[in-house]
Amino acid sequence: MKLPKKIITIRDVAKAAGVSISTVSKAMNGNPGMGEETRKRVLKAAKAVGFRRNDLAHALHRGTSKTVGIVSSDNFGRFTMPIAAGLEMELSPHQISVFLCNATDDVELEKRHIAQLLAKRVDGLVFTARRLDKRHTPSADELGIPIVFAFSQGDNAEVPTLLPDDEQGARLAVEHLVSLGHRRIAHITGPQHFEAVQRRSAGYRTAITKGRVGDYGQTLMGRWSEASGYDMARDLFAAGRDRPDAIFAGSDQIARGAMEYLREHGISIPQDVSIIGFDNWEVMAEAVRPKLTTIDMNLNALGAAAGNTLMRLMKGEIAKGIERLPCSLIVRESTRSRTQ
Amino acid sequence: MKLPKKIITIRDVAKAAGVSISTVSKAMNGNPGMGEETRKRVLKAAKAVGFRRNDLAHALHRGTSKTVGIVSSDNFGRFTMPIAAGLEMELSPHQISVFLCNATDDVELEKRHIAQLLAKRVDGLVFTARRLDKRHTPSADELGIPIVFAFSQGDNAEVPTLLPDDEQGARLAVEHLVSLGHRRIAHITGPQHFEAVQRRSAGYRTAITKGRVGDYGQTLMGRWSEASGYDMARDLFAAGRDRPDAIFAGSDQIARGAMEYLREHGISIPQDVSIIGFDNWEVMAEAVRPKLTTIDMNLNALGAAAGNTLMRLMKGEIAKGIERLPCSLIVRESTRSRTQ
DNA sequence: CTGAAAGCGCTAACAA
DNA sequence: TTGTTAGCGCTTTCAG
Repeated sequence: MKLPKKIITIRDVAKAAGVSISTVSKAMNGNPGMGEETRKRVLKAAKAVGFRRNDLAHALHRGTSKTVGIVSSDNFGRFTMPIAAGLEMELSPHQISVFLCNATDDVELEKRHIAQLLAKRVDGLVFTARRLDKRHTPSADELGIPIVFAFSQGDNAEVPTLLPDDEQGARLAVEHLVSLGHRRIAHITGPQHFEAVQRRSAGYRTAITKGRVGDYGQTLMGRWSEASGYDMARDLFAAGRDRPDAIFAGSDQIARGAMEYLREHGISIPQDVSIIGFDNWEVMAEAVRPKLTTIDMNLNALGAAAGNTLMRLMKGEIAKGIERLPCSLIVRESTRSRTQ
Repeated sequence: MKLPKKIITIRDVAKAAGVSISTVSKAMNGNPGMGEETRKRVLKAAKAVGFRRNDLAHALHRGTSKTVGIVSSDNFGRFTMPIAAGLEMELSPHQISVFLCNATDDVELEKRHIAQLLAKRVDGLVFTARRLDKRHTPSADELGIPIVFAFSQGDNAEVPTLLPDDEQGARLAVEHLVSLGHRRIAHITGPQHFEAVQRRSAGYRTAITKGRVGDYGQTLMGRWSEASGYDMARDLFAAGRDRPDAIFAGSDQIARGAMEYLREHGISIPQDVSIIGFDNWEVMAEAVRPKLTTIDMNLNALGAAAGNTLMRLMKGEIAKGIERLPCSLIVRESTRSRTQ
């Protein structure tokens, strides 16, 4: 049973259709300048014998393999997934496939992986979800193929980079809160050294100002964890005065931690205080009660955009620099119009 | 700046080393029967001119592309990623790369994707995380290349299939509880029609029996959600009598829901009741307080095993049927020896 | 409009 | 031990 299935070549089609090899090739590629009838016949013959072009041979000749690689360094975690899926979704209609490539923070390993992809003649590379430690990333020139960054940055400002618009997302969150009538909006978030933290914080401040919500404003920075969210909520409320009437959390996890604190202390959501998260990590946001209103970074779209940019690059168009993609607001149950 | 980087062929190396093309080829492939000195020279020349073999040409000739595809239908969700990562980790040392391929439950799309992979001449395919609706999956014979299932099953019992050993995992959980001195262990889990639910439930019963823990035993089936876990915990405890002293939950989410109920009702974990989950979804298990003891399905290892099986298949060895890989116990803080 | 022939970059007999 | 040659399956001038 292990007989290697006979592989059908263009030659077989030619024989079946009674034409030459080159004619078949033309027919397959929709090449103009040939009898409509012949083409039909060839196509039918091809179908009949079950021909499927060998992309390897095709690529060898054309010099383009219709494949790209996505290299991540976080073991394909929560953020990489939707990006990879979006990338694949964008590219696959164009017959281009994506190679998975994970280099767990090991620079040497990453180099080897990239070499492997290069040997496979990928037409492009997207780097994603890498630590922000600015490790050196080979440039498109060194590599000889276009590259793009998605959801992470390299040390080279020239390379096209797709990032979520954290600031806009934060504004969205706060504007939502403001529109609901909240006036004392606090912000609890992750560690300061994250660029996302800074941008979201900036967006928060902008929206507070623009909303003419007075001068109340507090940004607490902690860690990206529920425990930290809990602690920050304590800091916010334990004082007893100057309490917020709404919280904008820098992540859904932080929001969840805060919600826990509030519940433990008899502060009800959204009656007493509204809370909004960031990430729209569905399994988290849908699981809490009340369900969490939050900001979605549209990572799927970001992956797709990366694919799109890569394709443009591959066509020879130029693109460079950072592009920020809008976040969206997902309203659930944890925010409500301020009563009274 | 967009000049297509000159591509270095074996020819260039030959010229540089002053030997023939075939000699270079031999040298590169570690082919025996050639002067050690010549080989050195060739290798050095290759490095010098920056040669990297074109795997496409190589594959075209050899008939094997050193690539495999992984096709999932769940948009690369939480379970797929560790599997994909494990697969890649296992394969990449052998120079084989993995194509990502997502077919969101659309059968036609899936067909097209597979055709695309076939055209790229992948050497094998792994199917993962597909709905259990037994949709037809093409056989290895139809495809002409080996396939394996990982974390999901096809409609063909012959194809090699890697699954976590749910039953053993459940036993592990219950044995842990028993060894801690618990005697009234309840099981709350997902919908009955999941095979995993049935197997875990069976493992639960076996362990209860083996543990000589008396005839206490309750299995409640609900949904895979926190809300459902909460409800089932209520059903368990609201009765007022016949309460369990430990809970084995079918998923970490369910466990978390149950913990919520217990906490709300002043039942403390692990002092009053121990609770153990299933999945070791770290971000979930580590986030709750107390941190959740749980069962890990070792999905990474499962992905690696799938890669291994595939490689054996590709070598012509035969393998078939279901193989179940052991789960492991991750002890955290939600289980404790029964005091008294 | 169709076919013959020359490769894409590499490997594997076969000669030398 | 090394070089020559004939392809892998496909595309693309260039003649016919």
